[in-house]
Amino acid sequence: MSRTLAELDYSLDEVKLANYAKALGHPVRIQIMKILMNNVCCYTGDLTEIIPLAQSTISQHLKALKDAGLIQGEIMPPKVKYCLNRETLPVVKQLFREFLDL
Amino acid sequence: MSRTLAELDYSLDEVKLANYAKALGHPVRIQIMKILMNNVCCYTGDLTEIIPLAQSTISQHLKALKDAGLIQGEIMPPKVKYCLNRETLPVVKQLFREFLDL
DNA sequence: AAAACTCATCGTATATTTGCGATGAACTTT
DNA sequence: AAAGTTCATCGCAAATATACGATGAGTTTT
Repeated sequence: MSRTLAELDYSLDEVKLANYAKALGHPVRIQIMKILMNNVCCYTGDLTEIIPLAQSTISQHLKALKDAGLIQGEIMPPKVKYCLNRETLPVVKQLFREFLDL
Repeated sequence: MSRTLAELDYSLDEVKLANYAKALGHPVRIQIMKILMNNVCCYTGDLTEIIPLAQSTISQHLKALKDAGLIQGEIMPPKVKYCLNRETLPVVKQLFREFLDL
């Protein structure tokens, strides 16, 4: 049952970590994450006032972060409230901590 | 001299962090980094034996990591020895540590 | 000098990312 | 019911990323 590295290709954790890193691989998404880390939550409209990009573009970045599992959105009519994903965040932290030996 | 967030766009650190994250945003590059973190250094040829991709593709990923400042290559004829970039690594760690509050 | 070895780079094809404006869905207010 | 608000999604264009084989540069070995 032993497996060589060559057969492993990449482990699940490597794929997970790469996906999180990829989602963080854009300055706007880093900025959004920072805002959410400070303010706990915010609305899409708050971000469109802060970030000088089209609303549709910001929405796309939010979707990227959400698809990656980093944030979550909650509909609060007429707005949408975004928060950090409290379930996955510990996993994200742990993966980076392990990887970077922090 | 006060600046609003809107004028700031993104800070230098945000761009830096995003660039590092982007470079880590592929499973193969995570794998390469892990290998270098364990073995200290390795040759391109070692990687082509482990990773089931064309040599040119691996060379491209190495270039991406090098351009991002994560690794460095040293010519050791007839091979090229790659190591982690010991100068930037502490910066990388610090940026992630701060960002993720680790 | 020739052959062999290691690796980067080029050219190419395909896929993904990034940005925008326009539109539409869902809800609230008038 | 009509108008307004907030936001996601669509369609598009341009840029970037990913993978490959082929080629070439630089060394070493024969």
